[in-house]
Amino acid sequence: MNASIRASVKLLKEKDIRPSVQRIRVLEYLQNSKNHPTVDNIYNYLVNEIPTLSKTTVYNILKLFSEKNVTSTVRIGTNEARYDADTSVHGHFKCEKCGNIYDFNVNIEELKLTGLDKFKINEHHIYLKGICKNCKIEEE
Amino acid sequence: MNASIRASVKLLKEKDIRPSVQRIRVLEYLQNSKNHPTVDNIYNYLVNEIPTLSKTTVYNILKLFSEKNVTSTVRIGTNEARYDADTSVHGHFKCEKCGNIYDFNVNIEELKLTGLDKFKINEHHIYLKGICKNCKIEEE
DNA sequence: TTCTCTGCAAACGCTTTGCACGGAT
DNA sequence: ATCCGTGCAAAGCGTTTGCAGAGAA
Repeated sequence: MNASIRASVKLLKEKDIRPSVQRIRVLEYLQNSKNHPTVDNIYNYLVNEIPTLSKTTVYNILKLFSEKNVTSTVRIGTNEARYDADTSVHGHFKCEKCGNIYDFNVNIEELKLTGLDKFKINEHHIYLKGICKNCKIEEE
Repeated sequence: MNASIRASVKLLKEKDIRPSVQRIRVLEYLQNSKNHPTVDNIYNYLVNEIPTLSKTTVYNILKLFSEKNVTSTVRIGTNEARYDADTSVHGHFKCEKCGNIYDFNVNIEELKLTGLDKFKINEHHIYLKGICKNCKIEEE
């Protein structure tokens, strides 16, 4: 546990972000999560550790993290934003039945971008919706 | 112009949607737009033709169109939803400078979906952000 | 001291809901 | 007469903004 805190502090310093308690905890939580938490998820979990925490602070931190490329934002459909400590290019699959979100690799090179010659691409957002393997088996 | 109305009516009937004036106009407007209008765009344009139109009706119609696969919804970032009469799989590029949205073709077969074996995919959402060709030239 | 961070309260913007009127069948 | 579509008003919900007090440098 201390190791993960230390890793978070180190990453924050590398990105020129002062490691406040709130920032460390948010980052640590994201790094240990596999399920792309929402602001609510983050807030509800951390308010136990930091009783004075406010949602505004979580929003402030996540905005800062996005700007500094510490985390990425995942938006699937109408619903609220989700956050991901993995900033590499990858896709997300949301199961319409169980609601789980799965990561998958994307070979960006093979994504033929016909019509985008000489465009400068800063962000890739790729997500799919459907029924995951497990839910499909249940249906049969 | 009449031809495009007739085409809209025909499509609605094929999809088992009763062709009310509002529905015809919304569909027709989407089919003639190349820029993925928002609810506001649609409303502001059509309220000239249909002075009693309300935004709720536009929302109702677009929801129905989505369910019946007449149109698709494009969400880029935090902002409001955009609507597209093209329901085939394709990607969107949003220029962070001029705000324009460009379509591009996606070769879904070549998108390697490592980790999604036996998943049933219903929807593809692919969008990129960056600087478009024209804005890039201006910067130089 | 000065600058930054936090967090309350209020505002905001897009979207949804409840409901009643009116038109179509 | 019944059903469906429309549209007003209000609520809902995630997010942002203004600001003041607390804390770090």
